[in-house]
Amino acid sequence: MNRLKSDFFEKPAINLAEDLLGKMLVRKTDKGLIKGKIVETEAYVGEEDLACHARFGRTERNKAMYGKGGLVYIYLIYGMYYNFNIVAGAEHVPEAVLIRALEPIEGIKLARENLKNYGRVRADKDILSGPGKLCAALNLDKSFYGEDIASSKKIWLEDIGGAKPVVEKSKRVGIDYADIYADKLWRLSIKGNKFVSK
DNA sequence: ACATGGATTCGCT
DNA sequence: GCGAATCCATGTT
Repeated sequence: MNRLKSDFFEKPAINLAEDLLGKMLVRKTDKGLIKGKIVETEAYVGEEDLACHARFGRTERNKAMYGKGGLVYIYLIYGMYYNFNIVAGAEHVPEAVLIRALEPIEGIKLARENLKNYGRVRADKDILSGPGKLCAALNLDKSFYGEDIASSKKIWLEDIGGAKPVVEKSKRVGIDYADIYADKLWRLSIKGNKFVSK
């Protein structure tokens, strides 16, 4: 396997968000492996980005974002969903990439089990599409906060090669309050991929 | 301590 | 396309 190491994450969030498209996210649970290809991401770009959780500076909640590239920044939203982010850039630079959707590759049955008490899921394409669902399906929670994805035994990324995907850019979701930053095209997806959310 | 509101999702129209 | 569900962590909204 060709695992991504720390240096891969030491770049601005916008570049990382693009480079992560087409990479394989691997989650090792005690019941087996779940693999999915990243097809949709969003970049959150530091304290001046009014949609970024770092917009009020460093707090207890967002401190992982100030860590080195490759750390996991996970948080609870709407009191019921987790959102999974990978920290980008150098230490002290609060940038991160939200993983919004995966194309299921392996461990689909296991992912469905994890979603059992979640809501109704119909097709395979609905299992990992959407940041909240994706976390539930991969069994990701607060215990992954600050985990280093470059060295963790429970979650990591692999470069599976292949052609560089065609990237589609659009506005980020659910951040209308972010003024001019609400219009930035910092949501990236693989053009035409069925597994992109929404 | 406590009010506030959110990087969502599903189901109904 | 819209509204409700739902509840924890945050704290210049």
